[in-house]
Order: sequence, then C-alpha cells, then structure tokens
Amino acid sequence: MRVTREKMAENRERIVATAARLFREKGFDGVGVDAIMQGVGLTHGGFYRHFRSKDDLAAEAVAFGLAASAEKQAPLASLDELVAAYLSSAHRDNRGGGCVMAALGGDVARQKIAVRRKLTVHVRAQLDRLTGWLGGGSARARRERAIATLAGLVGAMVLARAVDDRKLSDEILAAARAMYGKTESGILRA
Amino acid sequence: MRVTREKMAENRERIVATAARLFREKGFDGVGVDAIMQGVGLTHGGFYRHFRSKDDLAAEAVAFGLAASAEKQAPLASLDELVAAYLSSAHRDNRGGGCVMAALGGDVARQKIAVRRKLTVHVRAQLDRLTGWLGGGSARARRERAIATLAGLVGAMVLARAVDDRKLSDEILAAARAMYGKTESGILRA
DNA sequence: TGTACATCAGTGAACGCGCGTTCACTGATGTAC
DNA sequence: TGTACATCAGTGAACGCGCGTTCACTGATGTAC
Repeated sequence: MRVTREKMAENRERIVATAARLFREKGFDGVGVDAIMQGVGLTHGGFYRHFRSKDDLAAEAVAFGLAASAEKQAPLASLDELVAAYLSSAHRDNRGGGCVMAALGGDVARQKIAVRRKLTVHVRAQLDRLTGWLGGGSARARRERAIATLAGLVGAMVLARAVDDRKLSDEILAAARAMYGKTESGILRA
Repeated sequence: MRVTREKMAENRERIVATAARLFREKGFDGVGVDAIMQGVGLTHGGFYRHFRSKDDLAAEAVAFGLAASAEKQAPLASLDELVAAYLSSAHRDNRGGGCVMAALGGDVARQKIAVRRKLTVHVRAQLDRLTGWLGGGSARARRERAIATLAGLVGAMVLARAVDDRKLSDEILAAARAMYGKTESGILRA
C-alpha cells in the first residue's frame, strides 16, 4: 500500500489542514486521531508515519491555521476591510476556517508550550500590523489602540458564537463593526 | 453511609462549586466526574444521586459561575472599577474563579442548549449593566459602546491568558485597561 | 531499459487506559408507632 | 421519648465505549545492478 513520496507529502498536508479545521470546530479534545484520518480518507494507523503524537499535530495544525489567516489578510489594505471581513456573519458561521484566536484562544492556554508559542508569535505579528494601520497619535498610543482593537475583534467573535440567539449575535457583530471599524465613525481612532 | 438532608444539600452545592472551578480551569472535556467528586472528597458513584448526567451538572456549574460573577460585581459602582478588577493580573491568574465568558466562551458554543441559554441571559444582563454605566450619547450609541466594551474585556482576557509571555500578557491587560477604563482618557466614552 | 529486492506508507486488529454511567451493597438517617 | 423498620446517600466494582498509540502485515514504490 506504499504511496509515492509526492502522494505522501500531499497526505500529510491534508491531515494538517483537516486537523486545523476540526480542532477549530470541535476543540482539541473534541476530535480524535481517528476522526481526522477519516476526514482525510485514510485509516488511523498510518497517522504515526507522519506525526509523533496528537500533540505534535496540534502544534502543526495551529501553525497552519495561523498561516492561513495571515495569507487571507495579505490582500487587505486597511483596518476597515479587516474589521468588515473579521466581524462578518460568514466568519462567525465558519469556525473551522476562521480565526484561530477566536476558535481556540480559550483552549490554547491549556495546550503544550509549542502551541502557545506559535499563537504568541501570531499575536505579536497581528499587533504590529494593526499598529501600522492605526494612524495618528504617539507610537505608544497606536500600540494601545491596536491591542484594544485586537481584543475587541476576538472578544466580539467569541461572544457572537457563544450566544444562543441569532439576533443578539448579529447585534454584537454590527456594534463591534461600528466601534472598531469605519474610519469616519469608529471610536478607536486617533 | 447515608448522610443528613442538610449534609446532602451541602454536598450537592460543593459538587457544583467544584465543577464550576474545574470546568473553567480545564474545560468541559478536560475534567471527569471522577475528578470533580474527588475534589469534593466523595467517590464518583454517588454523583448520580445528585445529577442525571455530566451535561446536567455542566449547566448548573455554568449558572453557578455566572451568578458568582454577578455577585462579585454588585458592589462595583462604576465602569472604571469593573475594568480595573476584570483586567487585573489576579483575574487572569484565577481562571477557575473568574469570568465564565473568558474561560469557557469558546467551549460554550459546542455545549448543550441549556448551557448556551444561561450564558446568553448573562450576556444580556452584562450589556444592560454596562449600558447604564456608559454615560452620554443616544441609547443606541451607549448600547454599541457597551457591546464593544464587553467584547474588549473578554477578548483581552482570552489573549492575556493564551499568550506565552508574561510581559506581553501584562501589556495586553494594561493597554486594555487604558482603552476601556479610566473615565478621563478612555476612548470608548462619549 | 529491465529485473530483483529492499523499503516503507498505509491497513486494521489489538493494547492499556480513562471516561460516563450503572448497580449491588452498606449503614446512618428518617419515620411510623 | 424509645424502638423497629424503611429509606436512600454514598461506596466501589463493573459495564461498554472511545481514546491515543503500537504492531504485524501488505503490496506498491524506490533503488541497485
């Protein structure tokens, strides 16, 4: 049943991508190695030809999800575009393909150090990016606004997903969009 | 081994309180019935004299944690006091005794409906409370600011806990305190 | 290029383990008289 | 108030199940000649 080297590399990538999606959807503890391999179309036994443990995969899957976020953001040219995309109902309803911080932020604190470190690097990068986009004020003030904005975005998405009422969820997203985005009316601007 | 009715009631309460703490610390899937009962000083078999299932307990434990938050907030007289208490390093380091939204917000979306409903009621109450505290502007503007503030507080706590760097974590809390609190300099004010 | 053999990606049964839940049992509590 | 008995909170062994991980095996791939 051996497969070509290219096929094996492709399989490995699909395992990581599938895990990145399932972990975000159901949490680290909510998905087993079996479910991930089944999602890829393989059987669980082969998993350990690719990874030393489930924790190893978790670290790679988180890195994959964070890299995907960074790629998605690359074409965005302003804070307004980012806020509109981030605080959309499409993002809320696409937990498995969305922001790792919002989907797994609470779980990451309980994960192995490799996972936490990768998320920390990402947070720093996001803050730098936001600091660049937030005009006006001292460097320190811009940095503070970047932190408050990132926190607001992540928190709004967590709440919009946690709440069991579509109208309230939509209201949370709309209010957060108004406060964190929109260059004209947004309040977190210089 | 039968115990008095009062003792039984006390045991039940201790199970709920212990579960509320452990669930916040380790997540719903990270704590077993056995660990909870051991935390109370009982054996796991007796659990089902008190609750129909672990899910049942989860709903009660979440309600307990939310009620505890409400009680803690009762003596607070202003947004500034709330923000200072919420965005403290003591709160960050006391996940088991702190905000349910920050500790379990990400997990709640995957829980049974009873849990989600209880959290939703709490979010509404928190927003009403914040709306009352945020002076100035139209009712609609105050409500929007309340939502952005709640999101910012929860998001800042999630990030401060997720990040694997004490200095960055402290910086996140400090920046969020500056932006969401402090009547004078806070930016989310009318 | 063709052949012979070694390698090893993937399979699926099996492992030990911890989970949520059940149950026969114990013995102190609660109650009927 | 005191006695006899029913109740039932808590115990700890046991249940089926799914988990992460291991392993003997298969057979296509990769390589040496």
